[in-house]
Amino acid sequence: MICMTYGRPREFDIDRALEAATQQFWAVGYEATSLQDLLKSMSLSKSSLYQTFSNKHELFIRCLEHYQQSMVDKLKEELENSSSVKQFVSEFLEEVIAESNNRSGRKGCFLVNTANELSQRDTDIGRVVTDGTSNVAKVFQQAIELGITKKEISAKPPVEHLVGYLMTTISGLRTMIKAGAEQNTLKPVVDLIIKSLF
Amino acid sequence: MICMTYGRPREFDIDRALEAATQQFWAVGYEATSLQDLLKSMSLSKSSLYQTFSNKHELFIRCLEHYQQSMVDKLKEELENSSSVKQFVSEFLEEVIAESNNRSGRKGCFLVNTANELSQRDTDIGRVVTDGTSNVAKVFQQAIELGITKKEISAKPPVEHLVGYLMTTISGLRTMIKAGAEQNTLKPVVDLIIKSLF
DNA sequence: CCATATATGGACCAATTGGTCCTAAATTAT
DNA sequence: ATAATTTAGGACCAATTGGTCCATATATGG
Repeated sequence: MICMTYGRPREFDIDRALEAATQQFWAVGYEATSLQDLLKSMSLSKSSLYQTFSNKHELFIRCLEHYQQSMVDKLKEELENSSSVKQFVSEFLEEVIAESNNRSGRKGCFLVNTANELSQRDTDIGRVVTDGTSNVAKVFQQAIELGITKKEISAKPPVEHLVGYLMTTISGLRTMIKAGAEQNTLKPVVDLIIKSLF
Repeated sequence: MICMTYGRPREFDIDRALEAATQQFWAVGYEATSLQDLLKSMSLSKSSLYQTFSNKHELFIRCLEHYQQSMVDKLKEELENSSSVKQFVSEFLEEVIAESNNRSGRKGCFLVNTANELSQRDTDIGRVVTDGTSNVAKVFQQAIELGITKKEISAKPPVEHLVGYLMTTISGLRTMIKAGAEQNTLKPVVDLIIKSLF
């Protein structure tokens, strides 16, 4: 199935399909995404989906892992390309709250959404979420450590505390957006967060 | 139906039923709660439920409003009974993260959960959530204003900003808990939040 | 006692759920 | 060409979904 010499070649691109599924799950969540929705957005037949991804649950986990990986990659890249740690963090937070302008849906962070929807009920998914947030946290830990060595951060508190604080405020901003908060409410909050860190 | 002189008297307590439904919705969310679950936890027959609460959606909204109201009431009471604003906020935050010890499920805040699950898809529910969070915010606004007049808060930033900040961090703590964070991670975060406010 | 009005239980329903399976088409190695 | 192998389409399925409806039980007011 995975490696073969014979047989009819697959007519669709696995990564594309996975991306489409991710968008779907991300937009409305696991339960609210029906198989029909998936088939439509992935442009797949039911048998192709099941043959390639086993079932809805497995597919979801693969989407989540894929999302997490690309998020971490993107963050690392942005960290490298930014001139200062403060700029990196600021720009990220601004990016987060920029979504409140997105008139066509506030999707939030796929990891955070999943934490809220499923982490408590589904241990497998819970583990992926925990791992995922841990990986994201590692990037911020790098960033903050860098900020300390570059003396951007006054920082008496231990690094891990600051990382926890940052992760918490990010999650908070995301749920505020989902709850309907607007950018003029959130911008000052971002400023306060930045001020408390640098 | 609501007010009657004739007819067989209702055999169940509406408030009790509502409370049971709230617990159910709160624990696993709207979609994941089936009608069967509700009937079981409310100990009602299907016809009683539909006659009294119209349908699942209406019932959910009533639960949400009921929850929000009692939360605000409780907060106001705690604010009045606390000796200082700092104590009030600290104790509330401690209470929030104390849930991470709850081995039997981390329910989080019903309002926050609903914001994450439904606010974007269901405008009616979205409005209840927005109103609800606004009411909660008002209590914290009272608290912070009191803190300023009592000179507990140094507070250069406008009150609304501080309120937004507090609401954000609370939501953040709650999702961190759902994502699997433990108390020893969260306690230092709470300390940082308190420090940045007082 | 009777008419009125509500409560309750459960039969029933159409629609949808995730998932299986069979058939036919397509492609490659021999 | 043919055997091997995998694709894709869709018929099919049991279970569950939220919701309706009706018959029966139980109360009140006159």
